[in-house]
Amino acid sequence: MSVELPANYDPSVFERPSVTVDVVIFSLVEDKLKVLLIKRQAAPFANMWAIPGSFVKMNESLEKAAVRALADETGVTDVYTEQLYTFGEPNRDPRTRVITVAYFALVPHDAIHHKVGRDASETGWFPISQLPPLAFDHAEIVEYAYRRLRYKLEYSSVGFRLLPDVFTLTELQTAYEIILGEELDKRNFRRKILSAEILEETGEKKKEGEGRPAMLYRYREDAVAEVKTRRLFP
Amino acid sequence: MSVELPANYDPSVFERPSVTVDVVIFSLVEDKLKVLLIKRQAAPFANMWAIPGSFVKMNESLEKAAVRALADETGVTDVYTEQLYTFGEPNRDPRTRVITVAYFALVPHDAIHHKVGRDASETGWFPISQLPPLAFDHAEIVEYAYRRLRYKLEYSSVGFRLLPDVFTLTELQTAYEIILGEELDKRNFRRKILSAEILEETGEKKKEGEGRPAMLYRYREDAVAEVKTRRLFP
DNA sequence: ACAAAAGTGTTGAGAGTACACCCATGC
DNA sequence: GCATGGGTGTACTCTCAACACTTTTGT
Repeated sequence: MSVELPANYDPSVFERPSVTVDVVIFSLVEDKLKVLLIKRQAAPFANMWAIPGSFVKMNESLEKAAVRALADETGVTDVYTEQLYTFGEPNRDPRTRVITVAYFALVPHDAIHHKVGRDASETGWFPISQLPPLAFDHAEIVEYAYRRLRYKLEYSSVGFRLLPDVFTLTELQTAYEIILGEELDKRNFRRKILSAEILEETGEKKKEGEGRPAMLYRYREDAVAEVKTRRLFP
Repeated sequence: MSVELPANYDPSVFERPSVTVDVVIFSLVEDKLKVLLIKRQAAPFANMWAIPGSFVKMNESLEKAAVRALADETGVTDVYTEQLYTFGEPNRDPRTRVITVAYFALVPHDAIHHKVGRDASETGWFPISQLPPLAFDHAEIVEYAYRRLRYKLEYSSVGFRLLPDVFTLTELQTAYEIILGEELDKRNFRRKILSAEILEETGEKKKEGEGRPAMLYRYREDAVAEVKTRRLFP
């Protein structure tokens, strides 16, 4: 214990909590917004469902830890991730003090391949509206992530990140409708999304399916991420 | 070290980082938006300025730790605080791994009384546009906080939190102008802020000053915090 | 009466919303 | 030729932005 330094400047005199990252992984599966959960095997909360997570290694950034936890469960790298909030109530983990930095991730369903060797009964995709009881404070974390997702959808363009690289406008609109939980007008949706200039035509058309083939679009990587919205002031 | 539990379920097998909270404290002083800084005395970064912070105690929530750090420096409790972001790059503190949960706080200047016994040369209010070099990654944290503050001002009603309990509409408008860095139209500002129904008249008028006395307003505690903005969808 | 700040309405432009029909393809 | 989903334009409403003069008080 240092005597030269004032106590509140010296990390070594303070007890240290454990730090984890937990990731709320969203995907669109079977026309529903679903969340990836893992069945816990060990106590506490053995046999309960939880969101994937990991302890933060000493030489690893939080972002990297989150991406690692995500890749471990889905096999997917190069995914949209965003830090959500840090949950640190003293007794959220009954074993010891554990502070968790929560992230949320949007994964296109076609990119997922679950880890080989993991028992399928251990992981599952659950509709956001029909979640089982969750371990720790994970219900609160998922709730928070879902709110943030809906919110972001309204003023930015993250919706694409749930779709394959190329997609039709109808597929995109359906994704928005599923997440926002309301129907959108087809003409207005198209005008708005196209005038935001965040998409480009691929020139290809979708072959499969009935009816007239649809134009395929792709996200413009050079597009500005945040779509400007109406501001309260000025 | 446990053998029964899989390693990634057992906190005890992982090295633990130190966790701090750091608070970006904003106030309006002399018609400028200023940030409270503290001069570090100990290494590392001795004699450099830093934002106030504290280690998180084992039985204390993050929010409580932030409020405590804030009260220690300003003597103010009952202040608007909000969790900002968690910074955790492995080498942000040269001594050891320190993860910091950053908060920002809005303090009415008239409520501040600096801690007795603290040397005045140790703390100072700095205009956001003229900050000295800061310790650690604190410049990044302040930058992030400032962006968030401007952003929040545009779609919510946090502006009041920088003013005394009662204030005139001109004072409120001036606060918005200082933070946003642009002039606002008086009539439009008043119409907008009044139609948001977040203020109530006190019935009193401001006596001091030249010219016609202004009505005094107060924030309506029952007002909804978020003012609805135009949404991208639908 | 004059200086100083408070307070108050209207108009034009742009964005949002509601709404219905023709088009391309596969079977 | 018909079933299926894709693609398109217009009129109304509402919100935002720009703009100048009258009112109340102190000296």
